[in-house]
Amino acid sequence: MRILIVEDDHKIAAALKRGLEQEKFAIDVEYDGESGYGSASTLSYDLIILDLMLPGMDGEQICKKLRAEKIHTPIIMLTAKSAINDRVGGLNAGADDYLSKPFSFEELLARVRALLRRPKETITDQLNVEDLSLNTLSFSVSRNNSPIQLTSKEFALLEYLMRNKGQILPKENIIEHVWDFDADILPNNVEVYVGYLRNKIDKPFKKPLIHTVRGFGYKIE
Amino acid sequence: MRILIVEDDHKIAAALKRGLEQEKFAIDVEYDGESGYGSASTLSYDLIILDLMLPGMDGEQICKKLRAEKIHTPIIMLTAKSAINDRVGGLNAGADDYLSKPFSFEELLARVRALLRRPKETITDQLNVEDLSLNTLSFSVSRNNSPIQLTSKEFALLEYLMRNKGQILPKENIIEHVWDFDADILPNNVEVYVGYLRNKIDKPFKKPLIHTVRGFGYKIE
DNA sequence: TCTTGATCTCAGGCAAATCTCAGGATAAAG
DNA sequence: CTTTATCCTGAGATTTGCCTGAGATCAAGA
Repeated sequence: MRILIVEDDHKIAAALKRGLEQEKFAIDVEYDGESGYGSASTLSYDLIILDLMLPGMDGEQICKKLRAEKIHTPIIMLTAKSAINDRVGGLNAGADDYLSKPFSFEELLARVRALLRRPKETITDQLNVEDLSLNTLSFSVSRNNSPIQLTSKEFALLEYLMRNKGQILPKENIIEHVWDFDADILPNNVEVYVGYLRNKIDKPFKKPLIHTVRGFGYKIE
Repeated sequence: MRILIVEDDHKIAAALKRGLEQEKFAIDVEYDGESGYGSASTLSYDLIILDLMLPGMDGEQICKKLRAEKIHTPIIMLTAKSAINDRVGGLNAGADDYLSKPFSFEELLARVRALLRRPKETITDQLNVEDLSLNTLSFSVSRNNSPIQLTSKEFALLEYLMRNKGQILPKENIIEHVWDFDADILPNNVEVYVGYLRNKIDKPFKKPLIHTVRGFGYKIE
């Protein structure tokens, strides 16, 4: 398992490198944003540990650029500031996990292992459920070959449902994944949006795909 | 599964309560140290979520006192300050896990599940009794490979029975773990719900799994 | 500024889930 | 067999959760 650490504080970087090598990982270190981005984009790592504040390009930028290039290597973002906004920014930028300094090495290690253990999701651009299909690149949705126009929230909601097809998704869970963290969204809003989606993708057709599971949540299948 | 939240910030407490209830936990909330300690020491919870900074008695004190009384309920400590010293203090006081604000709800949930699962079997997302199985992640229940649809109370009841398979569970005990405290439920209601469960998971099959132990309670095996 | 579309909140209505109650069934004990 | 405590269950009352229409708020563009 090969891990890239991008961290400008040499002391921290050295400590992490030492600790992770002890655990039998192969470690590379970069100390500034540009070099970090360069290594991350050209070499194939199993995981990247990325400091948020970096000289040159910051962690969020690096993360966004990598994701834009369809590089889906798991990323753990480190930050000194523990404000919630950072977390939001980091996750929005496409990081997989988030750790605010100071943290214990055990904690980092646990998250590294958790991410490496995670099954390599086949990041698909094209999602299908029955005759309904959604493309995340062209942002297009169609059912039975006729195109359907969705707003961006509707699209985000449908994408989340489809990525977890067959699974019952609680409203709280949906709120966390489809809306921003700090956004204080009522569960009722999810109901409203499910209603909008149904009007567009279920109502015009005979077989409904979105199902309410009373007391638990929603699922698509 | 019954959880106590001790947190003086009403907004956070409400959010946690809502989220955890969505996940089918029975939640009680206390807003200050004394009440929190009182509830924790007199009532039987499966887990306690404890804020470190509290009016009255702080989280660390509560934790120490509980442990001194040989109450080993798993405790997750929350803190605003993310200094490592706090973590050490919290763990020394006898907390089982530690989470610094701000944290994502999912992070909390993961740790809650981890702690609830700890003393029991290795994998408790999946519960099995004979050919009956229940999955707490997908909220699904099946017997002999045919899926069974349950309401949320039925699900909570079955989960509790299955987590204690083979054990005789008195009705009072079941009420404490499956229902909220403030709702004072008649023991007869448990009988009613056991009846509902039997209709769905025993009636259609030849071998009954839920057994009445007259004068004592119920057990599944 | 005004308009438009998207997003969100709120309240009313409805159906399912939950709970209570009362009478019938059942097991244990005398 | 009778008595008694306990449990089961059908029916109805109550509560909760979900859906939806209507309007408020917000952001972007003309």
